[in-house]
Amino acid sequence: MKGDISMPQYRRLYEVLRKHIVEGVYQEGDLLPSENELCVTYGLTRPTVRHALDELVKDGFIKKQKGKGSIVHPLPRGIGILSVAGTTSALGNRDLKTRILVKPEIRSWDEAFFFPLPEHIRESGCIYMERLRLIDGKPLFYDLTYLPNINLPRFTSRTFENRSLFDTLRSNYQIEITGGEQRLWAIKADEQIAAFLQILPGEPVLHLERKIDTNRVGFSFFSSLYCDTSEQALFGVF
Amino acid sequence: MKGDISMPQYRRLYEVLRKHIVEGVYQEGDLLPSENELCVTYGLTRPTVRHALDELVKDGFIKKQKGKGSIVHPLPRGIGILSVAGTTSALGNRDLKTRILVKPEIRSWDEAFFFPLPEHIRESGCIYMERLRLIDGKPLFYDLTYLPNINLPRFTSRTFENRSLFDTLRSNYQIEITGGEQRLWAIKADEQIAAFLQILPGEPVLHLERKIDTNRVGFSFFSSLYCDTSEQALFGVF
DNA sequence: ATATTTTACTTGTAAATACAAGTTGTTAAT
DNA sequence: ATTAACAACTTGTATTTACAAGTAAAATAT
Repeated sequence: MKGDISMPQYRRLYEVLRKHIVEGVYQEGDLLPSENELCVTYGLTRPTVRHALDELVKDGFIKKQKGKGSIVHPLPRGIGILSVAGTTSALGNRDLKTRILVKPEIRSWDEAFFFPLPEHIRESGCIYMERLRLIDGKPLFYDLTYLPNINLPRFTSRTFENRSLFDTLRSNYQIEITGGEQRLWAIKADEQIAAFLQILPGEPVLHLERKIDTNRVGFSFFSSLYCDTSEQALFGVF
Repeated sequence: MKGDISMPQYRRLYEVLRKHIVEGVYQEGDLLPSENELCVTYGLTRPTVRHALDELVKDGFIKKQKGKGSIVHPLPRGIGILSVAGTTSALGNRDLKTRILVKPEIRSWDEAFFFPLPEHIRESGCIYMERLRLIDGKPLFYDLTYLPNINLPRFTSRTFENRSLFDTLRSNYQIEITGGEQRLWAIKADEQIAAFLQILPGEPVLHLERKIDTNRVGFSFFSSLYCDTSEQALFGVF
């Protein structure tokens, strides 16, 4: 999967270095090999190597300093859902489980949907599912997902129990997440949210509305997410 | 300031295009001139132009599509404090005021400070200030700022009333913000926070803790920020 | 011994070039 | 009229080369 032949070289180097960082081959504060060393080691040119390093900076794994080198960043104490890299990666060794509350089903889009929709997306309907994500046994995310019902054969019959949606999209439909946008608020948990997150109604929770873009042009999907931040902060770089 | 001779060329092009976008020269959904056209217009080569466009993508102003072009992104309906570009820029025509609650003063760092500090930073003390930021007259941010007391002459005697801290650092100390990291939670407003934000105690507010990095090596500063999201969402791209 | 200069290394910026791959409108064939 | 092939665009990836600017350690002069 990761060593895909079709993957660009800068992407492959990114994956290798990232793996080394999260596995501790390079530790916090260490310098990565210099760009020229990486060129020799991996048989690439400097722009290509720099492209890979830029991605690592963007995702918060390293920080660069002119004249010195690429410094490995401390792994975040929090959940990196604010960046693409996030969700499953920044959790490291922690134990992430997914429980399906509402299995994927086809319905029509809410007419007051939280992001504007093109007409052809609206017409073809929506694949809806609800999931609860637990970390170390504690429910942290209550996630409502909305996907355009376009060219996703057999999707509603798939199982997502303890599987990443992103992985399913990548393995089965060759859909990669390329970016997105998000809005967020602090709100009071209502009865339902509180029940799922095992907190008291009225407790503050984080509400995220996200539009998630993919490599398939015109194919974006959406997520409305409630997060209990009483024990785990959300983390991001900018 | 913006046309600084020392500014890299890709950065200058970034500023120009960004200005054109926020001023409406290019409207939402429009295509920017193609990379080759920009090369000719501004006398640059494609890698340089692409560097500028990459920055615009990173800050959420455009989105690129292979084979088509660079598409101007809708300006966010929210406050873009989650990215560097953010704070003052994404507000567009809205009216941002800053009220100083505690004027910059030198004190020692809290021993349980929310980010780890190097010893030499800790020793030299901390410049502390409290600000309230109002948008269209409504208080939205209550911001505690902590700067290392290192090489910032006359800082405590400056006025920040209705002035951006970032601008002050740039104009007077040649300090540019290069990035940073942040953690965020939803919490209940306590008495003090509620009073400043003009909401009820116990209402949910967003709490951000940010480390903000600069072009001056080893010089980072910090912000603990409480945000009333009842009327304005925070916005970000990823 | 200490301070200064030099040197070798690092990342940052920039140019010129080439081809791959996706999009779109035009042209040609059916 | 409809379809298919083509041509002319677009951005994406990658190489090669060069110099600027910051860092750090070694060499040198005081």
